[in-house]
Amino acid sequence: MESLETLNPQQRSAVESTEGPLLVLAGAGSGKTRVITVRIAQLIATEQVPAHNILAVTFTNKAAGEMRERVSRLLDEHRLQSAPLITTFHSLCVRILRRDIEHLEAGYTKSFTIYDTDDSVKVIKNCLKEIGYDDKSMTPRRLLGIISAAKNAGETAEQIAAGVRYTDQMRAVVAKVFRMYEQRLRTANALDFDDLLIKTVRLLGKSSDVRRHYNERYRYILVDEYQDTNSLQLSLIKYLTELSQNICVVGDDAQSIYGFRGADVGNILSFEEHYPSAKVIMLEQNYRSTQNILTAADSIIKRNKGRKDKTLWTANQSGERILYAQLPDSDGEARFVADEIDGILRREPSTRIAVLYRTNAQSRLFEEALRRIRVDYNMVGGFSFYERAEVKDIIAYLKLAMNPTDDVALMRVINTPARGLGKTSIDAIQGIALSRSSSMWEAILQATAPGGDPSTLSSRAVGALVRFRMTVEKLSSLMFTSSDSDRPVSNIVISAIEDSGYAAMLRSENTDESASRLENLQELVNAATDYDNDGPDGLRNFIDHAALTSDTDKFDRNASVTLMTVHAAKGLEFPVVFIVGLEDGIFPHSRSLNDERELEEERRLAYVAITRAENRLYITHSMRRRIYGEEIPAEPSQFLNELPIELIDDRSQGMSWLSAGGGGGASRGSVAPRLPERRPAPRPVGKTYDSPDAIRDFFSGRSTGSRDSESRIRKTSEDPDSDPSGIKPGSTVEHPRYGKGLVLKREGSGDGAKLTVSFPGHGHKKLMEKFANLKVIK
DNA sequence: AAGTAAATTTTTTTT
DNA sequence: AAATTTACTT
Repeated sequence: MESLETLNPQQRSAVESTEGPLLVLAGAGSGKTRVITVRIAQLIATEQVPAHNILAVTFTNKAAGEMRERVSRLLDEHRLQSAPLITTFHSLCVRILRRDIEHLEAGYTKSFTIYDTDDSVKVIKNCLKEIGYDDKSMTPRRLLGIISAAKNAGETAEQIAAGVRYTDQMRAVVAKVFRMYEQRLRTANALDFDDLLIKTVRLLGKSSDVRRHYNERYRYILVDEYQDTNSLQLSLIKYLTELSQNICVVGDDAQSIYGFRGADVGNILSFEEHYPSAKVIMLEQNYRSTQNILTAADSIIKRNKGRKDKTLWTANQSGERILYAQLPDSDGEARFVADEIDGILRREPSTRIAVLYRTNAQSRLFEEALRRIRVDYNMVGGFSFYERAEVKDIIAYLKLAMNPTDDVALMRVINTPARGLGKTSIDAIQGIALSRSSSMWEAILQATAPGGDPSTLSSRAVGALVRFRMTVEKLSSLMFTSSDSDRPVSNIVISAIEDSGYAAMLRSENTDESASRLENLQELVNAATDYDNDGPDGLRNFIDHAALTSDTDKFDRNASVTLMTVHAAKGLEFPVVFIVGLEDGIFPHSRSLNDERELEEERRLAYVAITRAENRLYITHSMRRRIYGEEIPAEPSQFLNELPIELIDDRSQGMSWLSAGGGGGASRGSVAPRLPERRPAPRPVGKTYDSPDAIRDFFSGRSTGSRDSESRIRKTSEDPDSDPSGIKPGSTVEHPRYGKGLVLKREGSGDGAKLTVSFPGHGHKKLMEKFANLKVIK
């Protein structure tokens, strides 16, 4: 394969050592992803391994997607009958459990629901309410953290209760809620994020048949970011590789930043104990960063004690020094960063720049500063699309129709839109459910059964419940009557939006807010169209996707400015990087100041941040910061002390911590006054398309004739001209958010009509005509 | 039961 | 400062 020649000897050896266990210790920027992808391609193209026998596991959908793309590019000319499975740990587990969970334990079925953290918190809140425990020091969130840690460690409620970490009373509460929580998930046929791994490992441990099946299926397994695996993920891998032992793990102990989630660096450090015949390859040449950036990163990480000694080196030039600025307050910091970005983009408009911060809460100031000077940015993380209330509401309807015992989903939508089912009625239903130890849905069935006992519910409430029940049952029957094959996922989603009365509720509100919510639901329908051709599992897959996909995954690699947390930046690289908020209590975070192990993790985090930079690195901090709406003085981060002073170029206005006492020797760079002139219009981000007119020219030039004949043929049922809106291919329309666009394609008719529209600056969008709120221009 | 006003809490990082 | 939760009114 030609790409082999471009690899260095170590990389090449990592690609070619295809049989047996292999540990690749890959330093930052050493071509790790390249090695994994070429290795997969090599297995398929050269070693003739059938693609479906290969499994590559990552932690994020972002990483999996990127890997998938790069592998398919490498294998471009090969016609493959199957594809390698490249996926995340959690998706892999869902896949295994959807097939075999019924072999594990009674109670759980294939149609189980996934509870995200939010859902879990609600369950815990409910448990606390039921036992009447109200203590501000034990929030549902914290309790979930404790339970989650216990579950991951394989501890039972009794073991937790015996632990010495809490007071006697608290121990009893933790144990009790733990048991209740697990029980409720079971009655709801629901699995939380931890369960996905736990149950899968337990299933593999219990059934040798299931184990054999996956061992035979996946004969070559690769794991990315191995330093972030926890003990369950290790067990999973060990089970899956029992037979072949063809396991290749890639990682860097210096980049282990998920200890708080149970990741155990020990897994990578002791790989050779788990796989005694393992071959070890070190990738130590960095191709990404300048020598100065690498030196800075090294000077931080070398303060850590527990680490494997690696010497990362580069043939790159020393490059510029590290740009440093101390600002008087956090607004000033944001303004400084925005102005620097503006300057860089004026000189070189296509530069990719990242602003990295420790916590999501820091993002707002940078967003505002960039917006003020009209620089477009792309923010990763923060509020996820799938976390919006309206999106979660509709997903809850779908989940409920799929699995009516899902109490969390039921609670979410039972009175949304309002049906007159308030606290009293809901309490009554919960009471019935509790007394029969059933789900709330079964309680509703009981309460609405004809001739059922006249329970605690008012007749008005019973009426509302009957209507609610019919709504859900109708949706259910839409999903499960697979008799007519044409039941696309998007139509079911539309049905959930319409038949629940949700759309009517939003339309009648008639505010900017409700309009934007409708637009978000339109986006949800758009997202669902991706699953329309997935067959009978389409809806299931769509719902799973919504549960397992965070916004961290929608990183636009072409955007010029990206805002994100350091965690989200792992695995990415940028010519210019700003690391902001280098203050004590922020970075390193206050919660890790008293614990040496956690402080070392913060240091690794700083290492990850620095090594994202290719050519230019900025480090900033401010002397005052608002926290909870209160201005408090901020101290410079201890990590600043750990940077080599001679590599720092101090750009602070006036005195800085560095020039005062931190360094003394650092020289001052000149501070050029900023130009007041501003860019007139925002720079478009991502794909840019031509004007509507240019697209129209292109479009009409190619297909005017066929369009005419097509519209003549379809005269009877689906004639676009007969549609009251008159929107057809070639029409120009106006969308509230995307502006003017050209209609390229129209599919379906009536309520299901889908339009493909090209909006300059926004690319092609698939819209449901019904929701899109389009104005026809010509 | 639903809407409004007041009180309380929030920020670590994420699948 | 903002968002969520609770308390209070109609």
